[in-house]
Amino acid sequence: MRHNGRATIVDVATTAGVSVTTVSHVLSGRRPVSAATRARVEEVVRRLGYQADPSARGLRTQRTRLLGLVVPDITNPFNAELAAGLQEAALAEDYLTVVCETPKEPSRVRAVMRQLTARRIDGLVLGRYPTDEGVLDALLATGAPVVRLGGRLDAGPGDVVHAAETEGMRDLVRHLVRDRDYRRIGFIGGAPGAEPGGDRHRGYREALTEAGLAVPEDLVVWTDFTREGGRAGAARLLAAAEPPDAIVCANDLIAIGALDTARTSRLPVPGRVAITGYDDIEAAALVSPALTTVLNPAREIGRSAARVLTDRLDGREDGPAREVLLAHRLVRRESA
Amino acid sequence: MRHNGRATIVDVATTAGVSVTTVSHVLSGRRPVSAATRARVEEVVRRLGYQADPSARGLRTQRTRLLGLVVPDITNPFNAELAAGLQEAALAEDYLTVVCETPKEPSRVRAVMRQLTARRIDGLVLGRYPTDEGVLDALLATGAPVVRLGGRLDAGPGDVVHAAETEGMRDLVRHLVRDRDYRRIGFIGGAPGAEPGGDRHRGYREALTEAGLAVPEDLVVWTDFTREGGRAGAARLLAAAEPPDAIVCANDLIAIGALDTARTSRLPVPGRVAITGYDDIEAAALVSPALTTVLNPAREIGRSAARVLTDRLDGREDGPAREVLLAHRLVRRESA
DNA sequence: CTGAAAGCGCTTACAG
DNA sequence: CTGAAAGCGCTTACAG
Repeated sequence: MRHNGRATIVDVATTAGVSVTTVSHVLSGRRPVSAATRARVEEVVRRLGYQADPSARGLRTQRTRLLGLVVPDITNPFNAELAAGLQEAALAEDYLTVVCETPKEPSRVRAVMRQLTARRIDGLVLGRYPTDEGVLDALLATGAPVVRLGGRLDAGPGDVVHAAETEGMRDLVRHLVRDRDYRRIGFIGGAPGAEPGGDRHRGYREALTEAGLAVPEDLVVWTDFTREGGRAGAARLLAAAEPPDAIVCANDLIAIGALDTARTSRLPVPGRVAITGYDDIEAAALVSPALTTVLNPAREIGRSAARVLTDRLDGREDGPAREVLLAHRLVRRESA
Repeated sequence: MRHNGRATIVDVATTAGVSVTTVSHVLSGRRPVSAATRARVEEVVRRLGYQADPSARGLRTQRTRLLGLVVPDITNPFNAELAAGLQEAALAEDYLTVVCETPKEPSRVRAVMRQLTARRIDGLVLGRYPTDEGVLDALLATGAPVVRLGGRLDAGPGDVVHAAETEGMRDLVRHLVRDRDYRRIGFIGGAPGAEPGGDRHRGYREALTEAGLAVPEDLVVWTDFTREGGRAGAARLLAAAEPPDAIVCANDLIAIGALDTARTSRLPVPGRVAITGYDDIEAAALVSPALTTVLNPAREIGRSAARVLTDRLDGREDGPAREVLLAHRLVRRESA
């Protein structure tokens, strides 16, 4: 027994009077061990508080039991919930999750990706990410399974887990057109080259088309998925020659920024202009007027992504790429 | 050169025509290497995209370059900001951060702590944590350095990084008493046995005493650091025989919950009862009326904690425990 | 049902 | 300025 630190598998084997092979098999269950031997080993493990060294195990198995989550902004409550759900479900399968924010500066994005490959993470969950070619290549080249949280199954690598966002946005815009009679409906998107904003944009266009309305291209603007982005985007829309009577925002933060601009401009919401969000983060119900939005089940998406990834990593699933679709729900409040 | 995956240090050594010893020293800089050799090795490293295997390195050095952050609730924007700042500064020193939520059920707290010790994290940042004896023992026994984000330096292990919360709360309560003339000031705390709520509670008491006001013990209640907790706590205070004219909350989420209760009870804020928060999370400015609160620099606290920890881990600091104090600031808005 | 031994990929005393 | 070799703590083919 070493005196300086924690017990090793050799300590356990010596104390229990068996080989390290047997200790290893008791712990992994990968080979039958007699009941008596098993009981003795388990008792020693407990007594010494033995926990296998993850570095030693990792070196041998070439697995780190580390999962990566890449999101642009952990401060966005949607992403925080997502991370919590992922961590929770991953922990249950004995995986640890590392959350990486995509830096604002493109030069640093590559550096963060390098850190993840250097760390040999076993699997990766991509939240909103730059579709920019090349950034992910090194990571994908390692063969680590990937889960994307948006976009079409055939538009990229790996499995996809998400709520039906095209449908969610379609429900929302239908509500604006049918129940509220808005006609000139603008759109503020996040980054145009980023998923999953694309699905939401698609739903917006489809619902308008389906209602026989032309998409007002002069009222479609792109900023980023922040409150600040929403302020700027709304300012541009409201300054249009023929301003919108409703503004559909690609997420709640953008919508909260749009509310700021409406307030500053003294335009009543929804009297003069309706504003809608997406995600239903907690703040959506706190602002005034409370946001009409679509519930996006962040925590459940995180849990589900963890399961998809660990199913592949632990060999419970080896089929072709799958898409997991979670339910959305229109949340009608005061802003539209 | 192996064909199946990434280059190893042997690949680099063979290709460059030197020993692995030399490659290792070029990479670590821990021993002089001739300029010519160094250049050749570096070129090969670049060409093969060599990155040292963290498991192999970890097994040899007995370090994982993994930091842990324990917080009760990553959904609290204060904690999300904190995590982002910690991750950012840790990454710069080549450490990865793992965020663990303390589960609600006490039985699961120990399980999560076990996961962290099993993972051999190098250092630990404790956000709000159960002072409950024993939970941290296994972690501390490993000798990993710890940073606490609250409490007195001598009240626990490790270094402390925080804003001056006692002072922050004192400033806030002084403002209520001197500038606003409130006299009957209640307090809603988070868990009484949890740091850093204790500092805030202390500031509240000190400011009252200093102003010659008795602490109204019937108006001091404890719930937890959530909106739901704030609703319940405020309901109890407002039902008191002699209700408060101002309610000081231990964080913004509690205050937002208290606003809910005031609204439900049709009590104007601050006309009938003033309500204050702490932290200045984004939502504090979004609610109506906007919260008077104290700015707690979450991201900076995270960054600072990372530096304190990595300074110890990488041997740049080996003195006795230190306390790092960051500036707070009173934010006056509408609610008090 | 059990064990001896190889080997994963590094870092670092030891030696020259 | 450089290299040969030990050893960190596991898992798993191989053998009985």
